[in-house]
Amino acid sequence: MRLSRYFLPTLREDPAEAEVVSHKLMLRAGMIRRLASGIYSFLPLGLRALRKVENIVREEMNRAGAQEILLPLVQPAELWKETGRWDKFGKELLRFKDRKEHDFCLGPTHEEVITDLVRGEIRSYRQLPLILYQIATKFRDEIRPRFGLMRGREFIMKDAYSFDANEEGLNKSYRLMYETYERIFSRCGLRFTAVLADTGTIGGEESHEFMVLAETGEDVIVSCPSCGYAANLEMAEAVQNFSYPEEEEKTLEKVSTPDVKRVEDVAAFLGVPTWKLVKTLIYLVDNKPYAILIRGDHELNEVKLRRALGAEVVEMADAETVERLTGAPVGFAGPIGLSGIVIIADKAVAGLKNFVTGANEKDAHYINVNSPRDFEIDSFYDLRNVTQGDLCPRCGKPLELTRGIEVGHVFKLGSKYSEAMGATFLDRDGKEKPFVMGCYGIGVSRTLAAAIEQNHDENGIIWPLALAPFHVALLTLGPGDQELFEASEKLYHALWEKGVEVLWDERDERPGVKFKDADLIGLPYRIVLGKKFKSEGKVEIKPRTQKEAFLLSEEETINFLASEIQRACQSK
RNA sequence: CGGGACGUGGCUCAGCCUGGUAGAGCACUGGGUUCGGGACUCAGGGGUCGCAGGUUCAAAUCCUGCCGUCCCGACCA
Repeated sequence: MRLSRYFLPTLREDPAEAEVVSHKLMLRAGMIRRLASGIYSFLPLGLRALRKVENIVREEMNRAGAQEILLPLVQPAELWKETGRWDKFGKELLRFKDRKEHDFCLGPTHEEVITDLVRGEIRSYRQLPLILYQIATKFRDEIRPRFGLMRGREFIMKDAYSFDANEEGLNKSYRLMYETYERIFSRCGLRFTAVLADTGTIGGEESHEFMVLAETGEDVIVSCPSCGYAANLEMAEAVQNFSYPEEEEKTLEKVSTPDVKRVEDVAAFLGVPTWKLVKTLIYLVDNKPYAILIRGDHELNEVKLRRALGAEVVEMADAETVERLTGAPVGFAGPIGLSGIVIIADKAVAGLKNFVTGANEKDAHYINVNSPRDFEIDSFYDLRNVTQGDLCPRCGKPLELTRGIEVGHVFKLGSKYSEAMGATFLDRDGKEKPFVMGCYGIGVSRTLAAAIEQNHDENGIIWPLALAPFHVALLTLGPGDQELFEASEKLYHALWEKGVEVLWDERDERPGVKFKDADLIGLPYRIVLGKKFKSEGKVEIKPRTQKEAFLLSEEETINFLASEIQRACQSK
């Protein structure tokens, strides 16, 4: 492609609308433009990069024996009512009516549609296993879209669904997809890790998330360098047993704490460490009130809470509810004297002596609180977030916390959807059974953003070869120089013939402009025809990852680039 | 949905507090010089200041409402 004819509007300055680096760079490099919040157009360069990801995904899915299909974005409400998700999914599901006043939605995911398709066509265990996938647009009316393609409302996703006759088959399909995902993200040139994950609203039994490691990631990954254990924050078990020093139980005492509410403030005011405070959080768990006790220096994880209680919905009680249940404004809740409310606690609270709690009274706390002497705890669960210094649940060595971007997610669904929708097949024993399903997603557009989050410097993007929209930027300096232009044109065609994708900057621009744009766009190799070519007949080559350039003849340049690209991009 | 910020040529922003002729840089068009890290110069084109009300002799500026965008929290590929 000739840059002078290419629709590539690069920006000198950071656009005001972008905050994170991938978003800024994609806008500046002319890859995307915003149409509405969380909704983006892809420009030629952005689309080329997107297609690179898609093609790797497609090749590896096909290799695994999955078959590509394309399902509708617009879906009738009836299907969603069959599984009960029409009511459960909430506002993320964008709903509307057609001209006949029938309810429809834009597909945020496709379990219903795929299950409907398969139940009509697959009748026998002999047709299993079956894995189908698509690469298509999804729409989720996110509460807060942000960070450009990282959390858009409309986005490109690869979603796959496996159908098996039994658990054993599902385990095999799951394993196959897991391994396929490892191949996909490796081929993309990304540093990633797979972690144990919660199954969330899609539901199911087992689940892993694939996380691209990046400082700017929204998710926290807990991993053990010693044994390889890795989980996200919702799943990582906080197993540490705290052995608190033996202490006499002192006399319970109410103290005045005027206007002191926050944990740090209370601790400072009373002169005790934050871990000797116990927070009392009032939650509505499936609309039943719970008081949850957690150490002052720990954080409650709502997903853990939901899982521990086997609940559907957990939400923090609002200020009025807290006041009604505890008789005190927010900030002074405590377990002593509460009635009509279940009291549970995080495991780390067990064995804690002479701690501090709210007194259910404005401007007052209790000190020297002890359980069960002063109140009873119904039960203990793992409810807190793992923190730096916690120990691995498998091997007991210290855990590490890092950040990541979730780019893929694999689930074992079991028969949740097939049962709800009556999707059955006839098994070998002559009995009707529901399909045992798995579902496997990759955020394709998000993967692109994650790749940039992980690979950039202060000058712009640094594309991994496999994802680069073009492999090479060819800069011709010296405008109007016929010799340089003709040599460039020859080289340009020769490279394309060898399968090297070249973006040729033959614009009538000064060298500085070309260098800046080349760095910004971040193609893996930059080759320059300028002074050195005029004097020595050599082409200057600089990998985007390196500071220094080197010189090669035209022929060497072609061979070098062709072999580099073949090495990095061919499906292994 | 709660909390915060913002909306002025294509882009980044100033002007608003203290009402009175709409500005700068970049980008764009034409001319000249320049050409290995975002050149210089001359001449130009382009904005009903997000929208709608209100206050005022007069509103980008003050007030009210709405819309849009971004950031922080609960959701997720």
